[in-house]
Amino acid sequence: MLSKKCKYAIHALVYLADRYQQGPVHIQEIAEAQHIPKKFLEAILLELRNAKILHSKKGKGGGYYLYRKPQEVNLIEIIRLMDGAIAMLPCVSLNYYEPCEECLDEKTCGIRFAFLGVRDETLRILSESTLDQIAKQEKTIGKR
Amino acid sequence: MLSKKCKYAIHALVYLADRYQQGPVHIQEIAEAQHIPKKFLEAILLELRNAKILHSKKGKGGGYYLYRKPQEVNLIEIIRLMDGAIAMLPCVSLNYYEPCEECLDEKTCGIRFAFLGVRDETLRILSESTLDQIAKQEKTIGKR
DNA sequence: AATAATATCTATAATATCTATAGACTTTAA
DNA sequence: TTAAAGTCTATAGATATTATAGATATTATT
Repeated sequence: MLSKKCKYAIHALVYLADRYQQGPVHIQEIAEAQHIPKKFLEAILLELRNAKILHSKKGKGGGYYLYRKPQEVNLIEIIRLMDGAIAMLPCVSLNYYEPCEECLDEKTCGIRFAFLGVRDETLRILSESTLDQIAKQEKTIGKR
Repeated sequence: MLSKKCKYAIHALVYLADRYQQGPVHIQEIAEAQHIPKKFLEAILLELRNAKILHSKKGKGGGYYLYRKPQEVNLIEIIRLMDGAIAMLPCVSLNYYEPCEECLDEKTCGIRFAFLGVRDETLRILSESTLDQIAKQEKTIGKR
């Protein structure tokens, strides 16, 4: 399961994708609109800023805004940043690989294969899911 | 990521699948062979027994053994039992559904779709992965 | 009947992680 | 100069995970 932190991040980013190129949005507004504890959101946005997904402007009239185009930020990147590995086993993770402590021998471990498949499919699906695509989807559904 | 508990469960079950219909295997042996803390393993096996995946025989000469055929126990069932939901979001889970607290309105939430896809693919792949299949795979690899 | 080997049950300790909050500080526009 | 923002450091509280201890019940064997 995704952590709350990660879900908050996704919601905040989709919110900012909706306001792309409309100037900085301040934390308070995002927090209220998305029902996210403000102080928690602060830490999250800061992390997204350090990862060059967001930019910020300090001082009066300041706030956060997307650094990249909404179609260039996908769920994979957000999840990795907030929660770490996508894979269900460390020995099968691309970005957070670690040998499985529980595995006696990775080479002959029959468990990994299924999880390799899951990882690949997950990457495929979530990397196609961008902020742009999510935001558009919400608008389409809203109209039905 | 799967919990250690879940990984221990999978390893123990694959071990028992290898010994299918060869009489009870005692906890101590599984713990040593798979490097699992014995007391922790006790709790895990008990849970698997309550879920009718394992059976046990008490007293001298007792131990644990598979209750069902190795081809009738898949990874989905084990993961659900040990770690809960397969899905990455509660609002997209079949067995552990809960409305997303973070979602303002599930009907118009554009985030769910991608995770629905991930859930379906994960279920598909992991339900095809049975103890029998894993054990066979290990033997095949071992021979190479 | 006694003994030893085993699973079962209850409790709890030790860690780790997640979620949330407080408060002082810095920057900027007006 | 002031008010409105983000930034930084610290920490509290809650929850979940991992591991262990010890007493009890059951069974095969002698």
